[in-house]
Amino acid sequence: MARTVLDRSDVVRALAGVFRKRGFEAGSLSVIQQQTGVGRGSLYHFFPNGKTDMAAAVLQQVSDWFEDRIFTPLRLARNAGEAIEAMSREVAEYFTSRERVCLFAAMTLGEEQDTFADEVRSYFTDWVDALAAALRTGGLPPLEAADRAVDAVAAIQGGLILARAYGDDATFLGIVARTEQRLLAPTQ
Amino acid sequence: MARTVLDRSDVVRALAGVFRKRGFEAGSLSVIQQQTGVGRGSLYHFFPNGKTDMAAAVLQQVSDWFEDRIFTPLRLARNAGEAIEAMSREVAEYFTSRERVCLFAAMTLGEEQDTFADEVRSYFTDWVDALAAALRTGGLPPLEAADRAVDAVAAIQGGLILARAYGDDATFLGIVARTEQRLLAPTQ
DNA sequence: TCAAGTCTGTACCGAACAGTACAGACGGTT
DNA sequence: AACCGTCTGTACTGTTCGGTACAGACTTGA
Repeated sequence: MARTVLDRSDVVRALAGVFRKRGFEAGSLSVIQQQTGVGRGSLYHFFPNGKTDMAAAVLQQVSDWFEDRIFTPLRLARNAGEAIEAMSREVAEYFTSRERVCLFAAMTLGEEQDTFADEVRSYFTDWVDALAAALRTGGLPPLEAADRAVDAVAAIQGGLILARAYGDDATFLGIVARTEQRLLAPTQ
Repeated sequence: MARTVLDRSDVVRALAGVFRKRGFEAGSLSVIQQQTGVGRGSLYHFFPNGKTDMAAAVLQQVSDWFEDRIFTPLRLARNAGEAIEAMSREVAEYFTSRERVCLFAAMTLGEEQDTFADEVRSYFTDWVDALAAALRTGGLPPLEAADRAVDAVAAIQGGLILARAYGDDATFLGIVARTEQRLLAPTQ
């Protein structure tokens, strides 16, 4: 019977796609099965605890990506300006190529809220803290850096909502660009 | 059998609460029934087309509230500064007393995305346009006004995400306050 | 060649789902 | 007091859900 053999990370990637399009609740096993070609058997082989495991794996993968491509570079930045420009570039490309959906933001709604509350909080605090660190490296006083970092992450997340509402990337890209400008602006 | 008699707007209010807490998909009829005390019979009496009607009614009520309390005042403002301060105040109070959830933003996720795409787009464009109008009244050039309006709405919506992620209102209130400052700042 | 372990398709389970049918209860009108 | 339209509780439908069981197919190593 067994035909196509996949490894776990392929399945996680496919799951992420389904969850972005349909949401965690509505991403039913039948939909996953027909959308990804991965059967029930394989799914429960890779994720013995079912949908909770699947959600956890997807979030972990997203978290790893951001840690690697966004947070760590920001923390280790020697040139704050370049690091922030890089963040804008990476974030814009990441979300425009992924249905304009941040799965961690989606996790702040509905019932699943409680299940992954810690992971969600960590994702956002890590982002804000890493960005604030880069801003301090760039010479901003700590409180100003913290405020700007929070505002920037909020602007990006809100930009994703507007992008989905408008069905267009331009608004989101404009928001990201202006957010970058505000981050790089000198203290007044 | 009939015991408690409710009118439609009571039911809509109760529905909004359930949808904010659980989401549209997960807000099942059984949950609605036991959470609101409204039985299946009444529900399908008020909303013959089931959950779609319920969602539409809830969104309409939210839309009416914003039109009345936020959009119209912004459009008719003679003193832009006061209108924007009023918006901040109203928005902060509205969302902090409603689970920090914007139902229109929630509608940009999952399957329901398509069903109410027009209503969602209108909500956000109305908000952005009304705010931009107030900013023009305050003396900002049209393009600058438009950019600031988009950025402000995005910041507020992103602020709600952070508020839910952190489980605290302070971050959201800080974002709203700084957003107001940026809206009121003179052109540079 | 063959045994062990890994992976996959399918049939199945009870539970929960949205929606329907309908009888009975209530409030207003006459 | 009788009536009618509005409202409500309950029993029921077919469907879909997440999850389980398990046999068969494939890979691997000896």
